Amino acid sequence: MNIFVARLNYDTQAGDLRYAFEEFGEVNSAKVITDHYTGQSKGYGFVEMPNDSEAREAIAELNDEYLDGRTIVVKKANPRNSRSSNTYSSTYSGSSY
DNA sequence: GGTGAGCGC
Repeated sequence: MNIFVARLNYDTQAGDLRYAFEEFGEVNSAKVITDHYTGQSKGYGFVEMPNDSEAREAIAELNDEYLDGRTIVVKKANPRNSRSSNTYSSTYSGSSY
């Protein structure tokens, strides 16, 4: 499940996100959006977790929690814009409980 | 060098 994390501390790195989410479950990959020129994080990132159950728990627990001293927002991530506009995906992200 | 409401290459 793709997870969207916002309002991160500008000093927070992808490794910090992965470490925080690994506490709740297995983290497939974590990434923080940073500028390529300045290397400064934009304040939000994405975390991908293979287990949907653990992902929901991580979202519920880490949402509106303190990370690196800042309140962060954890929500489901929207499907990234594909190069070709295909019809709706066969599966809706996190719509099935 | 600092900010903040947001979806990545």
